[in-house]
Formats: sequence, C-alpha cells, structure tokens
Amino acid sequence: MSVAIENFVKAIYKNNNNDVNDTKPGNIAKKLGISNAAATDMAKKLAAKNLLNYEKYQALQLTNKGEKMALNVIRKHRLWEAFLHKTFDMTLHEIHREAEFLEHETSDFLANKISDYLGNPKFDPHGDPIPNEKGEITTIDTSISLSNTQEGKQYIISRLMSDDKEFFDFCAQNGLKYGNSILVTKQFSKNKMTQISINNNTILLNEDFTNIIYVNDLN
Amino acid sequence: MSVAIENFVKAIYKNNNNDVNDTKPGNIAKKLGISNAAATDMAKKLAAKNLLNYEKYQALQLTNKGEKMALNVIRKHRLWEAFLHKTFDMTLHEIHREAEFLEHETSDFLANKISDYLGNPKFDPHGDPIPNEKGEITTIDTSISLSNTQEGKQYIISRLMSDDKEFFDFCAQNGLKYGNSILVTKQFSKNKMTQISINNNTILLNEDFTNIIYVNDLN
DNA sequence: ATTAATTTTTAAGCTTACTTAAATTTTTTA
DNA sequence: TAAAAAATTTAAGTAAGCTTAAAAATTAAT
Repeated sequence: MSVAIENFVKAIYKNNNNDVNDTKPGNIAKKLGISNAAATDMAKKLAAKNLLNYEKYQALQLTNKGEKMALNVIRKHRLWEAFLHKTFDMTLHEIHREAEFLEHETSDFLANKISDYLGNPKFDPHGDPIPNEKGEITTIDTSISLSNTQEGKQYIISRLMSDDKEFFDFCAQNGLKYGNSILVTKQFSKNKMTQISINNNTILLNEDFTNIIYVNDLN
Repeated sequence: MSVAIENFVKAIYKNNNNDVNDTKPGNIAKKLGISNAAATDMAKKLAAKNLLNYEKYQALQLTNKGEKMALNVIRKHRLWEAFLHKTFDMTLHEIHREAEFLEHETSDFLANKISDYLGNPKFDPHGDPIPNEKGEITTIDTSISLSNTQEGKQYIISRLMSDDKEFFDFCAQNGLKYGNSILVTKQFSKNKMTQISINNNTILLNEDFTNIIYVNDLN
C-alpha cells in the first residue's frame, strides 16, 4: 500500500484515544500536514478499500483491516527505532526521523528478522508497545526505573529516557544499551545511588541517571 | 528526490558500460519496466533539472550532478546489502530485494552509520564496489578465493558466492560471514582442502566451498 | 435560539508518473 | 538505396495525491 495510505491509517489509529472527534478529517489533516479537503478525499478512497468507515461529517473509524494495516506500520516503525538505537547508538530523536521513512519500505520478512534479532521485544526505546506479527499488543509496560530495582537481581534495559547527547554517549560507551542485560549489585538508598555490573564492569550511577534508565525484570 | 528519478539515473549509470546505445530511452525503459514514452518524458524532465543531457534520438548522458545522485543511491543499496547480509544472515537474493526499497529512504547520516559499523568496506557481498560518501569508487577488487590463500595469513571474508541455502546456513553457523576475519592455518594442496581458524574454531573446507568463499588481504 | 465561527465537503485545478496510439525519425536489411 | 522494421517522440489521457476557493453543515457563543 502507498506511503500516503499507510500514514493515513496510522494517524487515525494514533489519534483514536481520548476525544471521539480526534479522528475527524480535520484533525487527521492537521496531524499529516495536508488540507482538510485532501483528508476527506482520502477518507472516501479508503472507505472504498474497506480500510475505514466513512460517514459525512462524522469521525473516521478504522475497520479491522485498517487497524491491522496501522499496527503493521507501527510495528515496523518501532522495530526500526529499537534496532537503530541499539545498533548505531542513535538518539531517540534521530531514530524516530529515520524510522518514519523506513517503516514504509520494510517487508514483513525483514521486520521479523529485526524482531528476532532483538529478542522479540514488546516495547521500543520510547516505552511504546511493539505489536507482534498478528497485530497483538502488550499494553502494560512493566518497566521500572533503575532507582527502584532490587540488589542482586538481573534486568534488561528497556529505555533511556533522555535525548541529552552526553548522557547518551556515556550510556553507549558503557554498554548501557536498549536490550542489554545488567546486574544490580548494590542500592545505596541513603545517597540515592545504584551500583550495577555490566560486561564485567562495575558502574556507580547517581539519581540523575537512575531515574531515567528504565529496565525490565529478566523473566 | 523521488524514487522514480533515483531509479532512472541509477538505470542510466548501470547501463553505461559497453554499447553507447544502452542508455537510449528504450533500453532504460526496458530496464525499469516502463514504456518508451515514459522514459523520453522523464529524460526531458531530468534534463531540465540538469541531471542529464538530452538530445532527441540520442543516448542519455548523466551530468556530474546526475552521476553523483546515481552513485549515492548505489552506495546506499550496497551498504544495505552488506549490512543485512552480515547482520541477519540473509541470502544474496533476499538482500537485493530489500535493498531495492530501502536505498531510497535512507539518509546520508544513516548510510554513514552503516558504513562505519561495517568498517567502511569498499565492496559489497556480491563483489560490487561501494562508492564512498563523495561518490568515489575503488574499481579493482583484490578479493581471491579461499583456495588461493596462503598458510598462516589472516583474511577478511568479502564474498560468499552462492545462493544455496545449505551452504549459507553452514557459513552463518560457523561465523563465515561477510566482514569477519579468518586465519588460514593449512593448505592441503594435494587434496584441495583448506583449514581455517575462525572464532577459535578450526574448520576444514573442501574445494566446493573454498572456490566460492572470497577473502581480502588484511592490510 | 439565532448568529457567528469552525469544520467538512464539494468543485475545479495542479503535478508526477505513468499509459496507449499515432506520427516521426533512425536503423536495418534485402 | 529504397523499403521494412524498430526505436523515439509527440499527443492525449489516466490515477494518485495533493492544492485553493466556495458551498454546506456542524458546533460554539451570546
């Protein structure tokens, strides 16, 4: 399917949260940076393709087929983000920009390869869920910040909640990457510091860092 | 620039080898699977953009600007091939198919990240040269087949010249991957076998394999 | 409950990247 | 070298994905 169509169903899916009116043509148009007229036009076309239900002046509603398409694109976007982040040490800002294009030119075959390579993660580096091949989503993110972890337990890094270049470089240099495994060796609760072991290195992190590094239980 | 334009200049560049007539609109049209009329049309448009020189009934000639664009796309194509091949153990056939799409949606920034990650290789897994960022090409491939290597020397794997699934799986399992380093420990010239060391494993390969595994000197 | 403001739709038009059909030019061949 | 074949160009037309402008409907405000 074309890039325009994929972006359209994706925008509807993403706007479908709070207010019903958020999926009206005008709001989708605003999100995509196109005119209202273009959005109405596209809505009619997609209704003919059975991707959404269109009724004059009403909010747009994705059909099952439309939602599947949206989830498929979102899956590819988030897999690329996770992959670029981990493989090339790119910041959260950079990976989003690239994934926005790559998502449309990725076969299901390649998406599965990326997913397997990453260990089929359920969440991307932003903490957003990655739909599986069938379009199923795990909604509850069990990630916790490093400051809330327990001594002696092993975790997998799930998020580095920052776009600060220095923080990011520090993480990359020390193997603190999305998907990598760490061991919490000591919690200095009084000083709000956490000691971890990664790749046989011991690192002591202060509050500034332990609050923005998120991890998942290893089981 | 659009996908159609990128593919057009790429097709001209790739056809510009033997016969001058190979870059006439009809031959480009055939290569791209479009009508001759469409090719003529596009040629005129690209001439207006100073990407090629167009004269009625004559072969199409890329300008410097057009050639740079072609080389940039080819660079991205081959970097993706090399990367997918090494990272996901995909066959030469599979990587080509994916790269054909990804090449158009890859920023120069990401292309450089991929190149750095691979160690800025000069040739892709098919043995085709990878232009550098400036569009410069190393034309002479110094690869030799494993059967022609010298005992005691270290090499970098540059090509696995086959699309046979079994051969490919064998290579992947044993770390015989594009870009990986190996040590030739013994040449059994009489039996036409080669013993190599890779990742602290010793593998004995017969003629069938040593003839289709290509390597480069490590210097 | 009107009026005003906003949103949605319709209508007409544009660009890109194609198509087919016919006209023109070039190339081949006898 | 003239006729036949092939390639190229021109012309007209199409679909996708937009635009702006005006009409119609909905929503908000007084």
